[in-house]
Amino acid sequence: MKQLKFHIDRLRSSGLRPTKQRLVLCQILFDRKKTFHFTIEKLKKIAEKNSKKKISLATLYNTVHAFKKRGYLKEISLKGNKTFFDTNIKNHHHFYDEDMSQLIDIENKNVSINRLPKTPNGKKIKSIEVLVKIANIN
Amino acid sequence: MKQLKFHIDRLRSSGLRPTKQRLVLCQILFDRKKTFHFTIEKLKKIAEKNSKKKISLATLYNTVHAFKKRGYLKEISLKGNKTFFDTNIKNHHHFYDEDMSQLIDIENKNVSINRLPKTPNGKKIKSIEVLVKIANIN
DNA sequence: TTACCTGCAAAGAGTTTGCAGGTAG
DNA sequence: CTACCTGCAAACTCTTTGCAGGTAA
Repeated sequence: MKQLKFHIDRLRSSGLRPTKQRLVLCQILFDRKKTFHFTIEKLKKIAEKNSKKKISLATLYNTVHAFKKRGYLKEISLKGNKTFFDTNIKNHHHFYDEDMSQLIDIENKNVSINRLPKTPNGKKIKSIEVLVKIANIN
Repeated sequence: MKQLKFHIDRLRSSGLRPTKQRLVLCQILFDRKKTFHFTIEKLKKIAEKNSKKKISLATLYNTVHAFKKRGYLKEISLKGNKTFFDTNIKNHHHFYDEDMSQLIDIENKNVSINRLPKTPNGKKIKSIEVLVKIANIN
């Protein structure tokens, strides 16, 4: 469990104390090789299954929001009422599979945008996000 | 008011009867040259101001959803709790001004994407949406 | 007349917040 | 000990739905 130190650092640098509940969340979010796309509801289910204990919404929301603010998580622009988060904080894009309601990462280097209109006066570009919606061939 | 016929056609082809309330909404949505980006709340305020009468949420939601289903409106993929709609139903993209919380259309022809990864097996592309987030230069 | 529509209000779904007991430092 | 955290539940926001009286065809 050599990742523990990193989890504690992430929590502290986000202004949070390391607690049992938050370390469970850190394991789910950051002890993985591949990107993880989730909603609060999904994260709650996984955390409760892994730890066999209840975890409160207050803890989930305060932890996830602090990580987002600190830059350890990204919020994804998707229509719908639920908020989606992404553990991949690099600039990147997504396929959204409408049949599976599932996101798939696209690396930044695999998309090239050659032309964009002039940015409005006095404004600068903060990010460019491409969402490619896909569905089953019928 | 030669647009009236078109409004009635739009309503009928969406499976809706033309009523006073819905014609007020049609005027707001379709009697305009430029794209209109809105939330239900914003549309409600404009409709009540224009007609000087209350309009119920039931009417707003059933009308907007029928138009969306029929293809007269598009829903926009944006993070956040409110649902945004767009009267521009052509394929196109957006600037999102983070300081103004405002969307600006980008015509499809003004964006060129030269490379995309292979679409996953058995899937086809339904749409490609580019969201360019902008903010004030400080 | 019949089927649909409207306004109202209640119910749902997701998120946020206040509080009292508990824990990290 | 103090400040912060947790779980619970209440409150909030946005959206959806049920209902009774009203309207289009």
